[in-house]
Amino acid sequence: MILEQKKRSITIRDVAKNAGVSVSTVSRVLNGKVDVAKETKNHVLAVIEDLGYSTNLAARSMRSQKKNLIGLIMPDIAYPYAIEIMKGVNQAIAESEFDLLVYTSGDVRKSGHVTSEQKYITLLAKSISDGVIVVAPVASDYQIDKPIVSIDPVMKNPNYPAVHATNYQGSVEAMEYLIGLGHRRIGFIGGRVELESANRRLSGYRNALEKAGVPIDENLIVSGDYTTKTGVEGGEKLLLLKNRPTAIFASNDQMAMGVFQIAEKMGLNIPEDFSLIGFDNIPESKYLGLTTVDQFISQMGYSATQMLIKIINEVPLEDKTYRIKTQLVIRNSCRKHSE
Amino acid sequence: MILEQKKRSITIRDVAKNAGVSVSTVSRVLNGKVDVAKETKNHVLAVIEDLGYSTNLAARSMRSQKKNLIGLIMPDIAYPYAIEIMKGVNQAIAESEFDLLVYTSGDVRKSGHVTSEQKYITLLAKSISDGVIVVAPVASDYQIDKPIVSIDPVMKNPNYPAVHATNYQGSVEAMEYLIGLGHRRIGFIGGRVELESANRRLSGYRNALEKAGVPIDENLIVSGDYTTKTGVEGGEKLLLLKNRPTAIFASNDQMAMGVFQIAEKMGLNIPEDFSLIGFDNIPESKYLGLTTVDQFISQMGYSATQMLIKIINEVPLEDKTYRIKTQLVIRNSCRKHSE
DNA sequence: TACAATATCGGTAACGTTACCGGTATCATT
DNA sequence: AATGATACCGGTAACGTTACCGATATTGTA
Repeated sequence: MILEQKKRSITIRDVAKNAGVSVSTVSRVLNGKVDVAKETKNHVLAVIEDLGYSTNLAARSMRSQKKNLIGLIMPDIAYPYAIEIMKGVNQAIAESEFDLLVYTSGDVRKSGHVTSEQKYITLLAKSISDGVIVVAPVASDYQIDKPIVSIDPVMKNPNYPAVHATNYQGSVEAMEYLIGLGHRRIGFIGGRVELESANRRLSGYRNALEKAGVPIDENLIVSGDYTTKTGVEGGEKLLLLKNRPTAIFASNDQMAMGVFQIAEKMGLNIPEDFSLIGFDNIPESKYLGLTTVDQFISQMGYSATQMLIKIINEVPLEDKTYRIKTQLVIRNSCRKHSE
Repeated sequence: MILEQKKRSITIRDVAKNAGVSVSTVSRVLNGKVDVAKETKNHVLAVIEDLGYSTNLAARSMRSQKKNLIGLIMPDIAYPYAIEIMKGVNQAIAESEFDLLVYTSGDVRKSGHVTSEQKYITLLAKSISDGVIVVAPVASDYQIDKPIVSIDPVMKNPNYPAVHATNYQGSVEAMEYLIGLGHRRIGFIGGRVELESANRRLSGYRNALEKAGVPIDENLIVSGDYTTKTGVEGGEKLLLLKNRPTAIFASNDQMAMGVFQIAEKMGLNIPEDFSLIGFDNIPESKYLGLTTVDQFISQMGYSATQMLIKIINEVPLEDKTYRIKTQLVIRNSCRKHSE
């Protein structure tokens, strides 16, 4: 009852016929080519407007090279990190001649493993866009002929241009802050191990302790995967230790939120009972008063997009990886520890 | 330097050649058609895997009808409301056989007016998807042959299936709550006038006052457009009134956030100096302790998607519009007003 | 005036895929 | 053994667009 008007949609041929010119001419008008008389151009434009014609993306993509479209591929779009990335990408897109196509299969189960990711990337890249941005990709090699820029990539991927934060440095800063406050027993909740970011942050944790002459207690290091759920679990594990840590460093804010939750459930107050620090500085952290390391997520999206656009337009890149400097944001989830 | 391998990408023809079958057969395998022998199917599949082939979306879209792709069109993706919608859509997509393509031009200047919106909708719809969801659309008529579902549509659009909240009812509830607390001078900050939601909420405001026997002071009604900025402006205007309102009803949470900002700047406390109520219940509101009307935004996205899928699959709809019941969420931005 | 240069256009061949139709084999049935 | 049904496959024609080349009209130049 909705699909009653099954009529063929208006094509470039209809426009041509109505305007009394050839399809080629209409195509030239559409693509802003120079060799078309001003009058014909205007006339064709008028007919286009009149008929309500709009070009078929698929057909155009198939035939021509430049598509003016950038693809953004994310496993999931419904968590703060992803959203921040999108904001940045969005802004860069707004300033450019490109449009954005965000592609997701909506579920990690559908897209979280290598083959699906591959599928979507090749799909988008081959078909329809000039290049793609991949967020926290799992695979390390894609056999496609379009430019790819990755954000927060896996460890073993030095091939593709990428943007990431100074994860190690940021982690060290966070630790030095906690150590400076007098903490010695500091718990650590790790992130997705296959990602470079997770490893760098862990290294920062270890090295900072070492540098301060604090022996590392492996019981204080628990694993997570950057989700709230594992934050809850990791937090619980740490807080249930007989010799409870006086501070917890959650390697991203999402997991820190999980720690907040479990702390409340256990009747513990932050920062009275223990200090908590995160990583990312997602918007929620502000409201929670979480001290964290800002990695300027949206700027990562912004820079990645700019990088990709440069590659597409074949302007040379100074560097294949773009590093964003992190910054410690002190709120009120940490306090001095004496004794 | 990145694009060195300009080699033509692998097509269905290559697969056919390598597998020693015809293109038709490969196509059938690709589309899971029945009339192909199990052995050939497996063989072709192996070759596909081997060659790293993936189907060209554009070409497929051009030729076939079903694309298993749903388009979501938003003027901007970087504000909480949009994000919530996406979460809901995302979930429905995850449960379906469809994939999601979010389309945005990243900037209201690029896409906020009718013609651009038209352009994108037709582009997406005609080209590549089975149907589209449009959020807070400006136009009221699109001449395309694909199903459209709109969320929070314009007033004068009874043609397309749509989902929206019980805006009027929600607004009345909010007002009755304030009135019940003893407020009589209640300021109102309106939303985008072309949208049905904005008008409904205003009606609720007026009627609730009327019903309570409170004469309406037009000075207490200021306009906005659902953005934080206009929340600040509207809030300032109201708070600067010689006879300041004792409560403000911002017709969405984003504007309420603006009121928070201006209040802080003016040195006024909420709810000590005046009460504030919003509409939407975006995640931020929780952290701000904002009392508001929950319109279950993500569920709107979810329902719209389900509706669209039904239409695509030609299962009949009970109703062309789906209404989501709002619910008052009491936090601590309102307090009793006596005297 | 004659010729070259330029501006403007049209025709045709792709792009990679699927729909459609028809053609073989193979098998069961009588 | 002949016939019909069925399973499987291949060839061809589109889908709507742009790239490419060549054709014509117009203008400029000597």
